[in-house]
Amino acid sequence: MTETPAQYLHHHGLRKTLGRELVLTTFLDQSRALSHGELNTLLGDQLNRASLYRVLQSFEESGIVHRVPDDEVSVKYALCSGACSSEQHHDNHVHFKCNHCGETQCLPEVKLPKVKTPDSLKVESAELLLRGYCRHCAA
Amino acid sequence: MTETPAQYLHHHGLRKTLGRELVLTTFLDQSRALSHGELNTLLGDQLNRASLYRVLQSFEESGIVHRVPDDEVSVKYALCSGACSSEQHHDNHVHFKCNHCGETQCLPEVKLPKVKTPDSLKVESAELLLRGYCRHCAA
DNA sequence: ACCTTTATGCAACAGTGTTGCAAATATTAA
DNA sequence: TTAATATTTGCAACACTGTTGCATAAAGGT
Repeated sequence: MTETPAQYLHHHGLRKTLGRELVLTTFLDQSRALSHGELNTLLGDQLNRASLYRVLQSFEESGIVHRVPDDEVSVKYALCSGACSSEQHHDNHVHFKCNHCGETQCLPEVKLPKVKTPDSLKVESAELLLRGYCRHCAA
Repeated sequence: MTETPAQYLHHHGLRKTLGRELVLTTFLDQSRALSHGELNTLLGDQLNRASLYRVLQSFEESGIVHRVPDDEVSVKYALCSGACSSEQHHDNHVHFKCNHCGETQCLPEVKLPKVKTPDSLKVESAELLLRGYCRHCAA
């Protein structure tokens, strides 16, 4: 990302605010998918809990982040990569979640092959969630 | 399933109880993935809310259901198919969730191709979540 | 029928997600 | 720069989700 966070927000039609810059830089720092709870812990009292929900909502609506379905209590969010919001809006995401440390990372380099599905379904997007052990936690 | 719900429970090492039979038959009736909230609504006061959590926990531990990651508030659960708990325990699930009605169904007939992933990750299972419109809601 | 083990209901609680409103901040226009 | 407008924030209250301890009830084995 060659832009500053403020520019990045502006290019997505969002006002530059303290909360949004905090959340955006946190995503860039962590480079992994984060839940509301994790962000809330990382940000401490720098940003109100309810405001954080609203920041995430605005990020999702403007295509800065996408939801990552999770099998734990709460959903996670990940920064959209370049491929995500450009050209042919890229709706196929591959994520990896470690069974040990619980961290989820995006795998933008992994290509998701088309699968054959029943004709009765109109499939519009796909999300592949891989599980196992990350480099750090491999048994 | 040729067995009765009671036999099915027994074969999975669980006692036959009213709550478990209710939940199991509800899954069979609905033949789709259900959240705790949905089950709780369907069962009304036939089963206590906390007990329902414990029934789902026992079902998951004994391989009767598996979790389906969801991007809404709560996780869903789906009955494991024959393929799931037999032979080479089948950990690759494909689900379809309708963007309109929100229902999630298992697609056991869809085969999930192996994807190439970074060597640093030990992938043990995969979950593919397709989204779009079901036969009923297709625009 | 008795005994042991396990499941249930109830109640209380912590965490998660939502909303209304007043105050603060960002943007636009003058 | 200032004023006017639109948006965002913090706060507080609330509903929903998930967990736990404990007494009671039910299941399975003897």
